Amino acid sequence: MTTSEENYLKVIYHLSVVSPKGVNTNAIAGMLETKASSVTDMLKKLSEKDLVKYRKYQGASLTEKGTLTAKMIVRKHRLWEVFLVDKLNFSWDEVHEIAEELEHIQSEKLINKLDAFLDFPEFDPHGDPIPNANGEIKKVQKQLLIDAKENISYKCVGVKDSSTEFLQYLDKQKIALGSTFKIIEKDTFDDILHVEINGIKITISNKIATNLYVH
Amino acid sequence: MTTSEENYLKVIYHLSVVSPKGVNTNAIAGMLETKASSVTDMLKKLSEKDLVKYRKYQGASLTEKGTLTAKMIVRKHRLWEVFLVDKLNFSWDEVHEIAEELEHIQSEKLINKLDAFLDFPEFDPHGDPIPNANGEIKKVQKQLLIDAKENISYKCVGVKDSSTEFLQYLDKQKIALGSTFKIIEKDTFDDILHVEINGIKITISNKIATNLYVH
DNA sequence: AATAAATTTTAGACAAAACTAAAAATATAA
DNA sequence: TTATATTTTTAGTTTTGTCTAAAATTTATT
Repeated sequence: MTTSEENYLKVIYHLSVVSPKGVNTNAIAGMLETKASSVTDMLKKLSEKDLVKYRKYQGASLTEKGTLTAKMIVRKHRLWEVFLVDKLNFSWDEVHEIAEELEHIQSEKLINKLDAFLDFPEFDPHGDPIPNANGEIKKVQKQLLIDAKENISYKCVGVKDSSTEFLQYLDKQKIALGSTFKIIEKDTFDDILHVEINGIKITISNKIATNLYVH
Repeated sequence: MTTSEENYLKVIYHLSVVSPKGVNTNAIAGMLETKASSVTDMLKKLSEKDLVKYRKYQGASLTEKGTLTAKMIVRKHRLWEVFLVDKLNFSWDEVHEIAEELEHIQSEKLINKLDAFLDFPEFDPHGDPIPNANGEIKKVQKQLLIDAKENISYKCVGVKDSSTEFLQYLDKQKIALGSTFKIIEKDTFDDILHVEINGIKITISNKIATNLYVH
């Protein structure tokens, strides 16, 4: 399995959440910053290997084998992110790129030993669930802050956008996983929310509230 | 810098210890399990990049830039080996292959944080020195057990051969870095040594003794 | 020193993964 | 329901790193 093939599987896996019927060639190309023609070539190849179900012009979806392979890549990515943050003291906005490389290291024994060393974490530093060695993923109830009710206490359990810029903004606002949220008032005209974060009242934009998961 | 380029630099670096005047094309090909013609191609490429000094038919040597690059790859390889053994409880015969992959992860920050996490180790699990962030290598006095004197106490400080088979043999004989050695008698006719390891008398072959460093 | 043997380089080809441009199929709109 | 726009595929090319086979160079031998 090449790094390129793995990257395609991972992207199809992530896009399948919103397009379970079949992921568009262009969507894959966009995520991988490549051209549609390159994607078509690779889909044929992955289809040959029984990792992807592909019918011309109809988009792609993962086979069972492809799904498990993709989950193992996601597992590796997220475990390495935990390692980088918990053990090497990286901040949560720095780890994605490095984990993009580490996720392609090929040793099942390594990843299972890493898992044990990290004490079998269930979530990565951005709140995303880590598949276990069998590919099982712990489902957790969560909703976007924007959809939360007023005057009820929530806890921040994840981010939807995990770009460097967004994560650094959250750091600046002292918002982290585990922070307590309470919506004081939603200003529907202004597209602004008045919230209490860890007991401190601040104002945040709708944009922020649509990218924070709470529970 | 591609993985392939890095592997060539690393091999030239290691071979330069015995052939400082210039490493043979065939020697490089042998180490990388490739063909001489492929090596020639790559030497031209690395020469273009000012990493290798290359004159047709005259072999290759590293430039200053190439040497530093190679040392950083060796640094990464050996630090990851320490991580695998000390933190993930791999045995010393399992780590080389995995480190061959990990050494190509491209982040200086990562490797320096890993170095700190491991408490700035000076030697890898096979007793080989780890270049520091500036490429400086701690020189340590050592000699092969075969060249050691009789009735003097030595400590095992490294292995010359670090193949799985040899390392597993050492495990079976309860020989590890730090073990105490004393040669009782060299049987020159028999090519056998009578030694005391950690206080226990055993007999070992010359082959073993030419692959163990002591001090 | 001439010849044989070994090593190294060149020339040309191939596979993987990307690209461009054109053709084909599908989706959208008048 | 045509016509138009968009998406996807095909065909052919490029780049990287490899290969084989042949030519060139160096080393070894008589």
